[in-house]
Amino acid sequence: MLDPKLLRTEPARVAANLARRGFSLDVAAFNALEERRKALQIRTDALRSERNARSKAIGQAKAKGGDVAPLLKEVEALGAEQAAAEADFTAVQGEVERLALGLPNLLHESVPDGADESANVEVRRVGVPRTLDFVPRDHVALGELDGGLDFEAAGRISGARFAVMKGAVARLHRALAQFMLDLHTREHGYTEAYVPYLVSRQALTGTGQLPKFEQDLFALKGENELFLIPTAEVPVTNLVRDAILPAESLPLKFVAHTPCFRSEAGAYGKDTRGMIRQHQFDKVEMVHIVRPEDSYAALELMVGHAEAVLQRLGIPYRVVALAAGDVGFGSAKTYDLEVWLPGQGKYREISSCSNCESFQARRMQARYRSPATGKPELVHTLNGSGVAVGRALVAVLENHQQADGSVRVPDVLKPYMGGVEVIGPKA
RNA sequence: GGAGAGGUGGCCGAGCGGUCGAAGGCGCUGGACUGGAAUUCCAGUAAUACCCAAAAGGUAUUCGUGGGUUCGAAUCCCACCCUCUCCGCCA
Repeated sequence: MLDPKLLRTEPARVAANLARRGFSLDVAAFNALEERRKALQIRTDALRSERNARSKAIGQAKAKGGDVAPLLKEVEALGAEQAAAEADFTAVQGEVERLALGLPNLLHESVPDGADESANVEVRRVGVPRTLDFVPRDHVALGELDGGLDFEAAGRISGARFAVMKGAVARLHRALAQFMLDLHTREHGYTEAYVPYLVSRQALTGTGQLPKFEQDLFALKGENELFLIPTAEVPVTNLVRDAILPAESLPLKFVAHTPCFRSEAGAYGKDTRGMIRQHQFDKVEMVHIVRPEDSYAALELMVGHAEAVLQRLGIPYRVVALAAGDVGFGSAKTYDLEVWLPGQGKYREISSCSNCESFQARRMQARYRSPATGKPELVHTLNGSGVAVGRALVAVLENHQQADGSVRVPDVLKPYMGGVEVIGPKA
């Protein structure tokens, strides 16, 4: 959510910023609504004040043993008027809130212009794709050779956009997640978190997936309304919901390995082959809760942590700064990490690191006590993949493949692979 | 699943129809005391929205959440959520 004060005082600036995303904010309509809300609030407050004063008078008169009948009659007349004002106020307030929850975050000034991903700016390229003296296979072909990737079985069990992994491939998948968690907790100072995979509407509203993107989520049928998490960002960031944190406790750095569930409602026909785009995938997620002045340094730090994963796996990648039109709803600035996939001959997203500034914090009421003012102030929240496990598996398979269709296990994963050094095609 | 207890400010905890945004304590801030500190003493210390150029001040809302009763609700009633204890069941 945006700062309502900023929206009121500098609507033109806000509109101009949001326009960079391609989002058009009707400033006049918003202001008109705000004015109505304000007027109604003043009126409602005045009527309440009147009622409170009279009720108090009744109490005092009673205490003195006076006759309260005339006073009671007076208050009665006030009742209807007050109830009406109250109802109007509640309605308008709800309207304002609905509108406010639908506005995306303001972009940081450093975000490059551009309507879509074609305008993303490459920041750096790390590692060089191997020159192969054979035609590279994609992960689907490699998985078939080994027998460890079974989309056909997944289709029978659940339908399209699911995967079954078996044997060495399944183990490699597990090894990747373990390696990432260990790296982040041992070397990058993260606290490991295990969190619920089912979350409330409130939690999803806090991080910004709701109310706008309900169609991308899987909802459970049942008495309690629950949704499957689309990312660990939701439960992990909500760890600080409604909290007033001591300043010295910041920054908080959490890492969690969870499955993620996305209905990918708008992705028909995209990436239908293989496990690039699935309804269910695993991800190791990093979340930072920081003081506002530290959030952009934290973003760079977090990107570095994600990069470390790829570097140790020996996978070439590039870092791109997302263009205005490609930055997600709640983010002020986002870097994507894209890995080289020889099977596709292009770089594909494997991590997305975002600084949400106070956007989520305001929705969640996540605050810290500022040493400067002594008052509670909103924290800044960041989240980033460190990294997507399924896509990391794809990257390892494709980048470390050999002419015969076998795949060399990266050194850093060997301790997790129980001595397996090569994932081989079944004879 | 059964029985019981409870959810109050940054934290603990009292209050159980009006003068309660809420005693007391802890913590924190300022002051006194001290060579400096500890102890002790004094004072201050919730959030949000709105009015106000700002400060000061004022008004409203907030005692798990949502409804209800009442002129008036932390306090009474109903529903729901959560926590704890015991029993049952389980991983």
